[in-house]
Amino acid sequence: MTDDATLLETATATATARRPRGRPRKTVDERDDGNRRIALLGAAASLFRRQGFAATTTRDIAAAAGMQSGSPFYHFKSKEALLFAVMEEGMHAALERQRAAVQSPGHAALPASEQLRQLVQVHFGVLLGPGNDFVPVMLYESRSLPEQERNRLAQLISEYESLWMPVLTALHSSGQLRAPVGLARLLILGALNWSVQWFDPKKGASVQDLTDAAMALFLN
Amino acid sequence: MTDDATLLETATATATARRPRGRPRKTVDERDDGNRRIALLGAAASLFRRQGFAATTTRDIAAAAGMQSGSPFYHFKSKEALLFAVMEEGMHAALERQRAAVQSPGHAALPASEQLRQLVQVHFGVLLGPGNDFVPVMLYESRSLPEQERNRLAQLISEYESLWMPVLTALHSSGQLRAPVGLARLLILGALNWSVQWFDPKKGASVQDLTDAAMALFLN
DNA sequence: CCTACCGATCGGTAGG
DNA sequence: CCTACCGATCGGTAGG
Repeated sequence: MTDDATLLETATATATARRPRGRPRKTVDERDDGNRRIALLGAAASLFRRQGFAATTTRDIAAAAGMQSGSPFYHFKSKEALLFAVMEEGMHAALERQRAAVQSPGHAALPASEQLRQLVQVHFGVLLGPGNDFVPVMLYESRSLPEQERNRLAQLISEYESLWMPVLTALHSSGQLRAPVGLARLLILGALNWSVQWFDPKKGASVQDLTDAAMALFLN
Repeated sequence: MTDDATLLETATATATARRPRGRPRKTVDERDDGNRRIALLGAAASLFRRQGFAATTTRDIAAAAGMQSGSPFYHFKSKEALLFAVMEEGMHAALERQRAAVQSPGHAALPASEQLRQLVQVHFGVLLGPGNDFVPVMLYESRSLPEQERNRLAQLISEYESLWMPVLTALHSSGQLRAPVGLARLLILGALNWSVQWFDPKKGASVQDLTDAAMALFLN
């Protein structure tokens, strides 16, 4: 969404310079622009998740968004830019949701085990909720991202992981978590992330069940 | 390797019929054939793992095996057949290693927690050992496999998982594993499988360290 | 296993 | 955002 932000700002600036007379047409343009752009992001996220980045055609994405084959390149300068936007959008949403949980009133007063439960539950929600294709794409397609853009994402990922560390450290100190904190974080997030491969909302377990099972598995 | 076995038997039969006089040239032919085929499998596994199936070219694979662009199709009838052979080879190797551990003398007498430790350690070895690209490919590229062949693999996978179930059930009964056995298996294998994404043999931890951390994390 | 090649598809662009 | 299109690449094959 950084490229995005830039594009939007540029568009706004240009339109603003022209605003002087008449109904501000730019408002309509921007809104449509946003819709089409968002439709492309959603279509890309869904297809990248189901088929993978390399196996998905920009024509597939265009068709899923109701456009002609060349039109995605009006909104994104390349297929890779689309991938990056999907991933950044996913990480921003995940960070926002996780921060909202951490900052909710009374959260800090909760025992560490309950704080972990919240992190786990929100994480499952971000991965497995309906229409949440963005984060799975970012987890499983980062190989397809050029190094420079992967580095830009790395910072968001590291912010996300840093939300877990104080909680895991507290649990380790109290003896509820026996594994070394660093490896525990990698193993725990792995167990959660892998659920993307097997979770089926139509089958037995719910996100709540998964959360309970994970807590029972990880904590003494 | 099923297609394979068929091919090899056919070649042997043909060559045997021609054996009557002179140095048995077929021996050389067969050896070369096997070598080239194995070279292709290894190159494919390595490239599929690093770049993904769809992003890897049959020309890449041919070059890595020292061949010309059309030559892989002398050994495999399609790119997908190559992928399937890589995955089946990986699963066979994993099953073989895991069974060898389970059937080793004295194993049945071990406490369930030690049996789990063995499963975990062998699993990490299969995933992270030098040159072990076959199983990671099978874990992360099964999306790219046609349904029919994915079903053929499903049986091997289910055999592999069935090695874990009695051990997990025993641990659950004794209270050392608190999560429901079915979800525990999925979460545990997920934690291990995800190590493919972050493990770096040149960095701190060894497979032994990972095994210890996993055991401390999962068991009371 | 190589040489030479084909048909299809793909990411991306110009110009409107 | 569409139309029309280009150059490159890709999986696969024939024929030796």
